[in-house]
Amino acid sequence: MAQVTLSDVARTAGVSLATTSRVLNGSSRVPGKAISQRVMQAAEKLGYVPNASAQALARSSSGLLGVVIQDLEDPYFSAVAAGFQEAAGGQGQLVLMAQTSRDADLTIVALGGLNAQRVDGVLMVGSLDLSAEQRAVFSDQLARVEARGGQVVTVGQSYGIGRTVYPADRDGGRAIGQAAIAGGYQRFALLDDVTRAPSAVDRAAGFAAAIEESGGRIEYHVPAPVTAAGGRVAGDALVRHLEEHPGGPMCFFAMTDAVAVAAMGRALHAGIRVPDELGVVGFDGIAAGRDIAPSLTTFDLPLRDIGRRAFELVHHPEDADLPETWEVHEDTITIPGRLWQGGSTSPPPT
Amino acid sequence: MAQVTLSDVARTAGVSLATTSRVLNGSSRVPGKAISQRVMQAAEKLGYVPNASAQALARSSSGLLGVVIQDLEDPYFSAVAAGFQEAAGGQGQLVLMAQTSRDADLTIVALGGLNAQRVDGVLMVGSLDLSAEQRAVFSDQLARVEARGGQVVTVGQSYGIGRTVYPADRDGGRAIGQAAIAGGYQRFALLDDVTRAPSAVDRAAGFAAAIEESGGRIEYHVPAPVTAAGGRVAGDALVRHLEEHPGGPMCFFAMTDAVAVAAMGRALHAGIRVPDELGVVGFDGIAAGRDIAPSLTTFDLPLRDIGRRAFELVHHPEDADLPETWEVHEDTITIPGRLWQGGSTSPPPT
DNA sequence: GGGTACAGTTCACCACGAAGA
DNA sequence: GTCTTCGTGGTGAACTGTACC
Repeated sequence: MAQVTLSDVARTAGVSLATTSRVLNGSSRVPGKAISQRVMQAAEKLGYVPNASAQALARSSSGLLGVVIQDLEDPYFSAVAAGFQEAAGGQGQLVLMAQTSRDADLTIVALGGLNAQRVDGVLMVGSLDLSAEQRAVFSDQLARVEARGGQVVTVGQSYGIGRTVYPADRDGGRAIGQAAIAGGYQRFALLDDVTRAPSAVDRAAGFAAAIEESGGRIEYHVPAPVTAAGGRVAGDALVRHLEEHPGGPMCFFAMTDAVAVAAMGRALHAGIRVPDELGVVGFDGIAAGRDIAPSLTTFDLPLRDIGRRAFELVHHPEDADLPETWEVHEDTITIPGRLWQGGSTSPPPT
Repeated sequence: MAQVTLSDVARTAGVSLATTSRVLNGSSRVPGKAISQRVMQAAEKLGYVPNASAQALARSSSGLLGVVIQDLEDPYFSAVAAGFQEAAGGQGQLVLMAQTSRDADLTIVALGGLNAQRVDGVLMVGSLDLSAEQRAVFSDQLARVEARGGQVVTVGQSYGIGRTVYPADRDGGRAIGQAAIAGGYQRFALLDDVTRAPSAVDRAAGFAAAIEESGGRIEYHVPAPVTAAGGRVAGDALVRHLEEHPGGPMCFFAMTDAVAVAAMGRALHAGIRVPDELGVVGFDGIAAGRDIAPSLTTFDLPLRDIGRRAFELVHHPEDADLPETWEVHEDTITIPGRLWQGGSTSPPPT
């Protein structure tokens, strides 16, 4: 059974193509009531569904939005993606989503695909350590979107194109560090992100600054990737480290909640007491961090809301309304977070 | 700057449109070496990117795959989606993803959108309690995909179209129930899914059967939706119930891990000892269930792998290779899981 | 309300010269 | 040497809608 086309409907309704198009696909000109009726009935009867590709070609606009994230299974990305999808679904907007597995080449392929689809806008989430050439290719691909009149929004890293949403990585890292110190910890460990993702680098810098300001020292850099799997590796490494270097409670900054949850789990399973022997702090504020026991001390970001607002920014930037607390400065939007004191670190003295 | 079209490339290279098309978009006929060179150089120089909409129109195939899930933030869906995306990305396939928030009307809109895009296949994940009309509309939308020659795969619920992948819901529920009994529990609670999602109903039925066979009785049906938020509600309700009805350890089957993690968290935070006072069992085998402490007893499903295989099933069903343990019976594929004994329930006596 | 020129590709078909019979 | 076959590249008609006149 061949697809039903607009001309089929036109023929059945006994009117012209033009009129049929006007009736069925919201034109400014709406034909007479009687004719509209007839057309709609014919469409209904035949089961007409407009061909989005043909519409895209004729309108030279695809009506599609693109989202590029690194890993859907990571709660950080899935929360942002869920917010975006939620907002998009409310507007009947379809989303082309690409997962890159933190691989620059896959990202480039994905962006190329989105450009081939002539998406009307792109949201790109996550940061990546890139060579100069890779950065240039990213920028070039994003520039194409913009050249076409599409909106570009990136979260966590800027490519010089469109607007960039920055979680307060550095400040958050600092807040986390101060909380750790307030909790009485004097020994510190930090995830050493082997992939050198820029936002992780910033978080680490903020944390390290806070520690150093207070005269403390990062005793152990735990080499592991910023993923849940990396968190397990880090957790095991921490357990060994604590065994080999006894001497009071240590606080570990895991860089992200996903890492923190996994690392803390390994430590707990190894019999280490949290927060007494090991304090654990994360970053992001994923839902699971609140649900587990002890709950995770973290720097809480409105992840799902970031996704929702990002949709507005991509879809109709002119009347996107952002919370007042989001600092807009030219093409940069800084998102505040707030420290969330959980049970995974000793509380500050009251 | 207008988009570069194939004719621009053709003109620059001094050859015809057809030849250009043959060179740039993998046709069976490959032109001579010299000409190919020239065309590719021209395309490169002009920065040509094929217009996917035009290609879709001409080929009458969009090259797009659709995925419909309920909630990206739920680890069950995000794991399956991640697997699908992972496989798709490896083939350079772009995925249209729609999130329905467990709403039948949104689902219908999403399926309509995917049909308008003329997707080459659809994966639909999750089950929903539907009225007869809604079911009919779902089936109709999926039938259109199939009529077009596209593949339809549904996970967790069948609409009579395409192939359906069933996690072993009933058997899993039974296994979970038996594990609870083996752990020595004699009081049982069960999430009472207010949304009546079919797969939750099956899980509950399996669990209840196991309990009844052993002469036990479900003492408390905790009314809450099958979401993390529902898990928190359920956790609080359980805490109250245990306070009001003391009398030995109780085991709670949460229907999904997402619910279990949240419910267990509330109980632990309320000071209830797990597994001594309250045992908690989930279903699905999400990664977080292993990371938390105590780890979650659950019925482990290969979620990410389900997503990966689903991609094959949707993309090239003829040579999709499925694990031998997956039982294929006509259009139904049953996926075995296995009990994973965690610390959230008392272990069976050795 | 109706004709019709696009939008950017693909594809079936055609013409042409070279090679083999 | 004429006739068929083959490998090439080109022509024009789809494909399905939109929007201008």
